[in-house]
This record gives sequence, C-alpha cells and structure tokens, in this order.
Amino acid sequence: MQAPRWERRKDARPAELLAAALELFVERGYAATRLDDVAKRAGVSKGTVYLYFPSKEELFKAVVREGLVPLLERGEKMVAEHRGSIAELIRNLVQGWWEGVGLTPYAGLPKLMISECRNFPELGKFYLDEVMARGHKLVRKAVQRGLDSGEFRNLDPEYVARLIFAPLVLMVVWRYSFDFCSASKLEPDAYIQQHLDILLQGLLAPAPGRLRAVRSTAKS
Amino acid sequence: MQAPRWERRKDARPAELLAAALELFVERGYAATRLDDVAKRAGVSKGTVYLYFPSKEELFKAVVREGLVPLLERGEKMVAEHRGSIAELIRNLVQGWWEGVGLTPYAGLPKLMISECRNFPELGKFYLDEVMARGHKLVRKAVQRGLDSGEFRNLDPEYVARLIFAPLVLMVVWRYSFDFCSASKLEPDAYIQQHLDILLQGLLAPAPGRLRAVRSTAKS
DNA sequence: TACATTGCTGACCCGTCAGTCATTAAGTCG
DNA sequence: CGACTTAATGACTGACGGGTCAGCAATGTA
Repeated sequence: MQAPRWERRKDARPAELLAAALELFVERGYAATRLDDVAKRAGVSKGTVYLYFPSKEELFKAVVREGLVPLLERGEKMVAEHRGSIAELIRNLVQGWWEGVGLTPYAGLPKLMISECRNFPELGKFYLDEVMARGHKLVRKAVQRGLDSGEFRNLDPEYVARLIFAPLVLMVVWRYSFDFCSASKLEPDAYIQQHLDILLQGLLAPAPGRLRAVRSTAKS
Repeated sequence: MQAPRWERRKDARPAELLAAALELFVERGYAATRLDDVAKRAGVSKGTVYLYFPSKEELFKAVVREGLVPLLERGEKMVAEHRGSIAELIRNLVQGWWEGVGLTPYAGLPKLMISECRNFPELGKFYLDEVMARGHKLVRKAVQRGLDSGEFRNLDPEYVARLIFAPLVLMVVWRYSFDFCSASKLEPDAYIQQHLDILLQGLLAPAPGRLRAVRSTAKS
C-alpha cells in the first residue's frame, strides 16, 4: 500500500543530477558543494551520483557542457544570417545573451568559472576553449562587419568585443555574489539599454563632414 | 655560533602575516588557503598565526581593510579637488585606480571577494559597505558634476558610474582567474584607452545644433 | 649564572567530505 | 510466486585542515 522507498529511474537520473548540481555549484561554488547535498536535492543518495558520474570533477564538466553549447550555436547562427545594420545585430546578440543566459540559472556559470578555474585549471581550460573563445569570436566577427562597412569608426575589434559584454558579464557575476549581501537597486533592462546607448554612440562613425576627436591626455 | 632556530619579532609579525595571507588568498581563494601555508610563507608556524589573529576569518578581514581604505581616500580627494573638464577627471580616476590597484597585488581582491562573499556573507557585507559603496559614490559624484555642467548628455549617473569601471574590474578579475589557464593577449593600457575613448564619446553631449539619436529597437 | 617572562613551536584533536562497497529492494520474466 | 538482475542505498574509510595547548627556547633581569 505505501509507496516504495525509491524507484528505478535510470533514464531520468542524469538530467536531474545535472540540474541539482548546477543549482548548488552556483549557490556555493565547486569546492564548497557537498555531493551529499547534490544527491539529496536530486532525490537520491550519494552513492547514486557515482553510478552516473565518475567523480565530482566530471559532474562539474558535464554541467558546463550541457548548459552553454546550444546557446553558442544560436549566437553563431544570428551573426551568419543577420542582414541590416550592425548596431542592430549587436543589440540582438546582447538581447539574446540576456534571455538565454542572463535570465536563466546558467547566469551563475561565469561567476562559478571565475571563482574555481584557478584551483581547477583543467576545467578552466575547457571553459576557456569551448565557451569563451567561441563566444568572443562570434562577437568579434560581428564587430568586424561593422568596421568593414564603415558603420563603426576605426577601432580594434578585439577590444570592442570585450567592451560590449564586460558590463553584462560583470552584472551577472555581481548578482551571484554581492546581491546576497545587499539587495541591488540595479534595473537590468535599463542598465543594458543605457550601456548599448552609450556604447553604440561611442562606436558609430561620425556623420560625414563633422569630426570630434576625443583623445587621451593621460601620460604614457 | 649557529643562528637561533627562530627570533622574537612581535612587531613585524602581523604585517608579514597579512602580506603572506593576501598572496595566498588571492592565489587560491579563501577556503582553499591553508593557514599552515600562510604561516610557512610568513616564516612562522601555524600556532603563531593564532597569536595575532583570532581566526581565519578575522585574518581575511584584516587583509581587506589594510589594502583598500587608503586608496579610497586618494580618490575622494581627487574628486573634491579637481578643476577642469569632467572627462579629464574620469580619465584621472581610472588611471589612479589602475596604478593603485590594477598594477598592485590588491588587484586580486575583486576576484577574491566575488568568489567568497556568498559563502562568507559577513565579509561580503563588510566589503560592500566599506569599499564598493564608497568607491561607487565617489565616481557617481564625478559623473553628476558632468551632468550638472552640461558636459555629458542626460544619463543616469548610477549606471554610468558602473559602466565606467565594469571593463576594468572585469579585466583584473580575468587576470586572476583565466589568465592562469591561457596567456591573455590583452594589452591593458591600450584596452583602457580604447574603453575611455568609446565611453567618453558616448557620454559627451552632442555639439550644439547637431543631434544624432541612437535608440533601442529591442522589445522591452 | 640563575631565574623569570613570553614569543613561538608542532603534535594533536576533531569535524568534514570525496569516494567505496557490501547490502537491500525494485522491477522483470517465466 | 520464486528466481534473477541491477538500480539504489548509506555506513564506512581515509585524507585533509581549522583550531588548541603543553612545552620549548629566545630574551630580559639581577
């Protein structure tokens, strides 16, 4: 009459374990997450974790892999297929990142990787190669198109690509660290719009016939 | 004839322990740093650490306190005493931060706090109140002066202050995390100059008689 | 030299947690 | 139902590291 103490659900376990692990890694960091807790949140015991993943490290890698690769593919498709102004493409990439990462539990991964990759260099290298380099390349390609067409003024696409996403990345890093000490008054949408507003005005080539130089006067 | 096994140096110990702790906390993070190693790097044994600091947590707090308060005082003075264009003031603040933090061992603190503050909320609150809020206020005040004088166009100084430092903070966070997995090709000075170049062009009010709107077309 | 003071040592204690494995019981088949 | 397979359990091990403290040795005093 009573429910069985546990059920056999071989197919569903890995996904449930990955979801639980993502939550806890993001909440507490890699080192501070106990596999007992991951198991409990997934509704199993610790031994079960080891039926599906050979070690804590492999579990971590699986979480990162499952989460971000599909999003990168979406972004690459956007760059390849976009027609129209590059300013618009950049707005769309930022918006897509915000919806696909910023508003999902995967928003915790940047902070997680920043925190842990120095103590787990193999994981860091994996994330750098498979995620960051690929994302960066995608954005740089978009910027390059803006340079080629003359829509943007003459700037280094390497740096511009970083500058586009730096405020966004830092925002989600923030949310998963300091926001738990003190509620942030930051309104993400307004912040993003203001960033894009300033950035794109800064990038656009001046209208023909008018140049305003903004030069550094700092020494060195 | 041989040197004594150890010497009494009551006055010098705390500073040496703080320096060793800063290095190791920055290298490995708070949780992963063993007090045995801090002691060894400072040339003493673990017991000695507990003669000068009541716990690992208090040691951590002391490190943060010693490092950043003097720098904030310098920045506040710069804002209060500056005469001339606000674009110039912002360049100077950024340059001062880069020289006083970015190029020193304290550049590791942002990554350290980001990594640890969620697991040590008391530390996070301390850093947020004593360091970040104070630094943010200082920058916001500078931006406000630019708005009041009409040098900048009409923007939210709260967000602008964040946008000024986001790329810089992320850069040092990077340096203390991913750079150990793969040498970065980033040239910090050029990156900073390009950031300021784009940002300040984005902030400046258009010359009278010419307006170019850069509006969002993304849906909400 | 004898004695007192105290900065410093390092072996030890004890809680924690990744990883193991003997055991248990859910599901399956005849 | 009984025999069998295997998903799942959870007590256990061993390593690790924060924190303690009894004793030692460097220094001061007479």
